[in-house]
Amino acid sequence: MLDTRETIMTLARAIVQAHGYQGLSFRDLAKAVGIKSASIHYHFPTKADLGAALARRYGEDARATLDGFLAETSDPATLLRRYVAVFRRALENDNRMCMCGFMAAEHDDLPEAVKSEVRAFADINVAWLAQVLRLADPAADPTATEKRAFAIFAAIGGAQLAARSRGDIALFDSIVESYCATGLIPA
Amino acid sequence: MLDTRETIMTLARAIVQAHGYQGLSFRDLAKAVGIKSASIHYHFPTKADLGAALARRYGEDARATLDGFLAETSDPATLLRRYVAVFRRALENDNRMCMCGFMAAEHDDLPEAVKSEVRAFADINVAWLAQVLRLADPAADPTATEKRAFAIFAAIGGAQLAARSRGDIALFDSIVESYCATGLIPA
DNA sequence: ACCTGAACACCGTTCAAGT
DNA sequence: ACCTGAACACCGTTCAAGT
Repeated sequence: MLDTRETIMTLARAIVQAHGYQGLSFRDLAKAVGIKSASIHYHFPTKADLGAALARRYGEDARATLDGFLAETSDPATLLRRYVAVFRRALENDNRMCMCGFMAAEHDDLPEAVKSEVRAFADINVAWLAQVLRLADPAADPTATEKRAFAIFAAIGGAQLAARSRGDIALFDSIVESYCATGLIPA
Repeated sequence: MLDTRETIMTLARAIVQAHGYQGLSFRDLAKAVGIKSASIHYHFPTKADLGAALARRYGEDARATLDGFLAETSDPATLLRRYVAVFRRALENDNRMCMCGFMAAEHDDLPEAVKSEVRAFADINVAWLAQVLRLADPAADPTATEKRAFAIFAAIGGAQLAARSRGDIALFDSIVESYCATGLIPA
């Protein structure tokens, strides 16, 4: 038996991962929750409040998941494989995509509070990737490592977007294989 | 003095590159054109018709641009630099992005006729990139070359998305530099 | 051939009213 | 504390009516 507020957030996340922030309708969301659309506003006064809460929680969950990986192993290749698997899982879940990736496209129509959480999500990912890259090559230049981490983050997001547009998970795998083969993602 | 239909398409393209297909409003578009929203429907009966026309034209224009590059040089490094510059130009234009990249995210809410044009746009890009990769390495396995072309297309789209989310063109340049340094994009 | 105003069911938001 | 119905200005779409 979940809190109404938690139910709203869980269902809203799934909607945004499929339809974006612009595609999130309070009426549809309310229907899914089983209350009226005006009641959503009791828990989240505006759509901006809901969007910011969703993006913040998304980042917190990502951080927990990624730190969980680091607690289990310090083998860079394993860690990167698990990282890629997280993005694959979104596609497996009815061809959904990273919520903040979708929001990145919607940047111009995002309230400022949502924009800053989307930025924070990217920061969490890049910081974790940089940490893993340092495990693989501790002697590397820190600035170059950070750049490389951002490149991996961006490339995996692009692979997810390309695969989503065709509804083809095999394409995601194929693109990631190329990233590994060319050396963007270290094996 | 442009055709009304052409004016609609030009202004609509700029809107979709900034706000997506979902963010394209007939009322806003009509205001920009200088007619009433009901009049847009005379030229494009439904939003799906307009969206499909936009995506098709976008692909035709891309093909013309890319073939123009090939007519001027057959140096792979130069061609790839020009290809990257096309995506950079969208960001330079008020932080806009590739129209079909945005539409890829909106996949679930796209009419079928628009979806197929988005797919066709990707095909045009991948075919051109594969052609350039063959210039660089004619002996390479054709299947691997095609995979590599798709990886480059996806990665550049991801770089554009990441840079857009921060409104930071320097980040786009930095990510592309990493793609070149790691060997994903051949120099 | 091209445009318009008015209507329809939708959207986020507000608010007075319920329990 | 939590929910609701009704209203507001918005959305794409339709259509009869204008020129």
